Amino acid sequence: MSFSTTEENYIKAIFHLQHATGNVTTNELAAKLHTSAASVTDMLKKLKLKKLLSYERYKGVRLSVEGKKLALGVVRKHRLWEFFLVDTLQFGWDEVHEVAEELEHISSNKLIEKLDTFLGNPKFDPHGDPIPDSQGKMAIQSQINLIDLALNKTAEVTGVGSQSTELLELLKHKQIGIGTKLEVKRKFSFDHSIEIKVKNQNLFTISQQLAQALFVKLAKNEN
Amino acid sequence: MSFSTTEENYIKAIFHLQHATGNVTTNELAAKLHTSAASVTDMLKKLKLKKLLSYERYKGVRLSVEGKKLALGVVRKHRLWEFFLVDTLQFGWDEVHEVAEELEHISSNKLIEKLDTFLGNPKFDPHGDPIPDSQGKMAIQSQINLIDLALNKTAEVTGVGSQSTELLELLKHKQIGIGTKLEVKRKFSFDHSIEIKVKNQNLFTISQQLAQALFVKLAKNEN
DNA sequence: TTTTATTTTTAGATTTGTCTAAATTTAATT
DNA sequence: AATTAAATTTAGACAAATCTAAAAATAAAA
Repeated sequence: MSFSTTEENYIKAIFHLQHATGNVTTNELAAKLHTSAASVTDMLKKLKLKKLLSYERYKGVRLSVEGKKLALGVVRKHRLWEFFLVDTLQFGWDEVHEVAEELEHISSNKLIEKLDTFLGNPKFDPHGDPIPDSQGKMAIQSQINLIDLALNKTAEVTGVGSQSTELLELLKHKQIGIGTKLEVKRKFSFDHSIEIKVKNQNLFTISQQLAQALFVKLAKNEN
Repeated sequence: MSFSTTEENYIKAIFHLQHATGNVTTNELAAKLHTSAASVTDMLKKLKLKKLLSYERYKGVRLSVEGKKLALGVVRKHRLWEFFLVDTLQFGWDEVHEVAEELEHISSNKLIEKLDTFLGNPKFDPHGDPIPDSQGKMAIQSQINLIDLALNKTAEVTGVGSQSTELLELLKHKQIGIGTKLEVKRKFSFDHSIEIKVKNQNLFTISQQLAQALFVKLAKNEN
């Protein structure tokens, strides 16, 4: 079964609003989608018929298993395309969202699997959000993006944004790998580069792109 | 001004049907777009209002300067995406058309310019069709694709399908460049590889992919 | 627990792109 | 030139997604 761009956007919006408990309300959805409550009601009736969600009038809405699967598929596409735009095409990470909103509705599954492979099966997008795999599973985010690490807190590298050979080459050269302990000493707002201290190495700066490709967790005594 | 996917598809279809002289007829368009003649008439009236074409009832249709510009933009996107799918994501060149039909309607201009740069400003798509540049200009195709060169005709390499480092690396290794004279000695239908003879080299075979990335013109006495 | 306010749904219209069937125009034949 | 055939356009309707305004249900306040 296939779905329209509009239907996919509704399902995605519900997914993002559906925090743990409670149903998503009509008004919340209308606000998120910049449309009227009446339009939302109409669409919810339609999506209920397609078994993507459970909905009773005046009671709000909740995704079904099917609906969640569809939502994760769209989120996967969105985040993979964002990664592609930043990593491969050199977009700034702050200018990719709009474009990814369009690209996420391209239907070919083969395309998205080949893109995933080409990118090196990245686990996190350029904003640090986890990318669902083809089964809809996402890495858990106890880790934070190095770019968000506070100054002078010792942290340990726990993951990299992708498996691309280019990234691995650079990490090897900088002598950074999983388990490396480091601290951020300065942040430069001009280009968002950061100065870090790695044990047994002198202070050095790394680019925004590299920092965003690194995920860390705080050392135990730093929390 | 921006246009719907449907509008872009009509303009593109007219562009492809509009061979030199004569106007494109309603029925031709209906056949090409797998729709009814009545629907075509409706849409032509709308596109005329948007000044994308000149149209008089019963007289057929012809793109305006504006319309041609739009068509070339869509064709550019289509062929760049095809190139990307084959060259970067390793799709077979026979399975990319459908996907490119969707991708060509992604609106971001910045995306397409960055994609063009990333791909090395290719001049021809994987089928050998010329890719319009950002001004709408296309390389002239006095050249033909090596894969279409007849047996035992001497020809000279005039262009390559892209500027990608991978292709250039391979060409260097095979000692093939612009100006190289060669003849095709055999064609193998199993994998569409071809056996060629280059001056001062032994016979050797090259893959379909490589042959498709090479454009040649016949030597003067061979025409 | 009534009354009031808020949220949500229904009713009826609108736009885009499509359709079928009937009417009209152009082209082809006798 | 008159008639038949083919191509094209009009008329009227439909599905998807949206809207505004009015009605109904729920939640909050007096």
